[in-house]
Amino acid sequence: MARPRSEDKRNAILVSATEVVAEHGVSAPTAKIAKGAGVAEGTLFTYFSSKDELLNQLYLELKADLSDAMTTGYPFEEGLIERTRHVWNSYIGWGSAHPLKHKAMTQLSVSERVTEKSKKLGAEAFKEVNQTIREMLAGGALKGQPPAFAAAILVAMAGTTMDFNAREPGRAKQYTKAGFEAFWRAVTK
Amino acid sequence: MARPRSEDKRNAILVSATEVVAEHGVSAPTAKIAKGAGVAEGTLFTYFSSKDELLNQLYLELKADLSDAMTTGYPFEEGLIERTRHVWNSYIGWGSAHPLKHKAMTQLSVSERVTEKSKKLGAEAFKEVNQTIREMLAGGALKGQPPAFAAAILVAMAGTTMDFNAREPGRAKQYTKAGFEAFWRAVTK
Amino acid sequence: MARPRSEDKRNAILVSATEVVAEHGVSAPTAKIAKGAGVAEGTLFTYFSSKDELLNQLYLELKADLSDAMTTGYPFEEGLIERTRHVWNSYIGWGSAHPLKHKAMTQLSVSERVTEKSKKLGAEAFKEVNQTIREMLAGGALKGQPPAFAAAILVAMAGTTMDFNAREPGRAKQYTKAGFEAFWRAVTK
Amino acid sequence: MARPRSEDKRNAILVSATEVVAEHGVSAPTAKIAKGAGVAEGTLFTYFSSKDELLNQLYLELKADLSDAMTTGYPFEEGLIERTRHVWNSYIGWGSAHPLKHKAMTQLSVSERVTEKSKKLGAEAFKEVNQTIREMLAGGALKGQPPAFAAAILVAMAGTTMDFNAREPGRAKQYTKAGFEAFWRAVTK
DNA sequence: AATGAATGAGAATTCATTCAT
DNA sequence: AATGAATGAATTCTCATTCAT
Repeated sequence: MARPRSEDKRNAILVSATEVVAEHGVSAPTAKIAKGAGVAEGTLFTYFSSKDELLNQLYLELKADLSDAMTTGYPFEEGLIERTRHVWNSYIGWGSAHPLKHKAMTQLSVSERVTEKSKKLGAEAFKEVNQTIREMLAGGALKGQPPAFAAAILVAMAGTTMDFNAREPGRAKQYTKAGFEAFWRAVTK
Repeated sequence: MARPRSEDKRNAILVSATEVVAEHGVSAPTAKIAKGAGVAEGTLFTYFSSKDELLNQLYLELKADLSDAMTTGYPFEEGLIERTRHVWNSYIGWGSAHPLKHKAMTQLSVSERVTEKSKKLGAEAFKEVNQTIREMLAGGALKGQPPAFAAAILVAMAGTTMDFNAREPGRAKQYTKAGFEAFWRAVTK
Repeated sequence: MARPRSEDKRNAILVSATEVVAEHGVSAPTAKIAKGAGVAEGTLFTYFSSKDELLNQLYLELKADLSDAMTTGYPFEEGLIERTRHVWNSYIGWGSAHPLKHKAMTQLSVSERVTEKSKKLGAEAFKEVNQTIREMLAGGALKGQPPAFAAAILVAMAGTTMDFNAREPGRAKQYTKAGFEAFWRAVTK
Repeated sequence: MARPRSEDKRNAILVSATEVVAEHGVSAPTAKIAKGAGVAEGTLFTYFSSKDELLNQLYLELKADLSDAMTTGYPFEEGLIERTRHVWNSYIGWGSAHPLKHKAMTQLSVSERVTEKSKKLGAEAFKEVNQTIREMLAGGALKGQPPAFAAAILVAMAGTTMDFNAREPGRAKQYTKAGFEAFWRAVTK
């Protein structure tokens, strides 16, 4: 009800939610999330008005986090393939560095509790990437399709690659490389 | 002597479960599932010993259903691209014809309540497909990777395509065609 | 509903009920009892109109069984102490030979589901014993009290003795002997 | 800072549980217990983590209550028979004053849901009494038996006496007196 | 603002009993 | 008569949310 003041606490809740959602999916109990964040059960609701609100905020937070990771070091000046490779590698790198974030995001992405609005908002952070993709689409198999389609293909293929990386860390490098090759061929001439 | 267990009822429960899981994910209430199937709550548990059992059986049933759809009309005698196109089209066709089945399967696939064993069992039905994929891998970007990786890529790309088909039915044909082109390029020389 | 014909089945149900009630108390599930008896769940209800009916019948059956054990070899011709000792020893012997019967009876005895009527009926089988007890009461601490009181004291003391016998079989003989001594002193001059 | 857990509420639950367990045995529904205590169903589980926990705590509480009753006014300075009579009378007095407590304790004592650990803990409160009993055993029929055996005999005989007191309150005094005489003779020289 | 006890509507499951076969 | 599937009320326990402190 009252205005919450501690950004730290908000973050602690989101971090804890990431872990618990990764483990339990969207039925992650708010009590467990609060405990993991070191706050009282009721406190969670001064930072998020409801569990749905928390889930949606978490989704956006994760999307933003991923977007940050992809933007950092983005080689604006280099060629298309270099930029695309950066997108791919930073996405995979993020997922490997933060497997719980990736898992939580996967759970949230298929949940009906994350609204269309959130999904749209979440996608906005990827404008840079979309621009790169738009360039890619000039030729290739997806010519004429909306960039969002190609972006979704990228996310899907990278997600699959991360799953295999997680299952066989020893082959992660190969999967990541082969996955990129496949994606590049898929969407370019 | 007593009333025999009815295959119809079992199916009704699975059909209802498909709908309710598609809508609510794995937290679909058994009460709602039973009601949708037109049986008493207790009856559900004479056909499935627990909710987890039901979820796993549903997963396998959906996988088998999809496998059937993909096997029907499989052009054994034709060339690689024809067979691959059949796999793609029949997968997409299945997903479009049965959006709830596809949605339920997606939910189940990311749930920790579906066991590894079920996932392994479910994959077995796709041997035919895997053989085709193995052939594809001879050259291409995924050369040297396990066929399961390519199969997962296919599922991921087709899933994305179905999502877009569902959102914009008017462009479904284009998405499906472009998606296939992209996949084909991704995995072949 | 219809008249059941097989005495064997009825007995099988009672035997199974003894085991399951010994283990689970009066919340023993009828399904488990039926299974243990090798009959269908519904069959149980053609032999006993309800679970309460079964429980009460079982109580009476066990009382009758114990009464039989106590009557067998009853030394009508011998002195009071001999007859009392026979009662004591045969009771303890029965409990030791059939621990499940004893345990089930204990559970039933404290249950509100066994009616007063059954308890009265069950007591009737012990007329012989009561006669012996009546003799005992002529003098002693319980002079002037109803024989049922002394009988209940006997049952209580013997029950305790059986519990200790069961827990420490190696000392069973001593407990049994000492218990009888105590009882004898308790109720005689 | 939050509302503190209320000892009153905990007691109300235990009092209600006593009543409902006395009536229904260990299958006493938690809903009924909560209602009787004037709290919500869920509240019961903030005071007791499970029904088993509640049952065990109730058992211990009742044992402690009885122990208190027996300790109050214990005539340390008087002779053996006086102290024993005090034990007997205070036990019977407790049972007569609180028939539901006694009934609930009887139910719990035969239930497999009360753990061995609880039984051991419950027995510890009766050290005073056991010391008295140890003295009694010096001679008598139970010489050489463990004091626990004599204590169990006492409980059994007193329990029987309480049952008769409850059934015929008019003769309660006689039963109590005669019962003590019998017990005293049983265990002393 | 923070706490965590209190709430009561579900949740999955069990079970005595009925009834179609 | 025997079977066991079908039933739905009852059971224990969970959980998002509210609210007294």
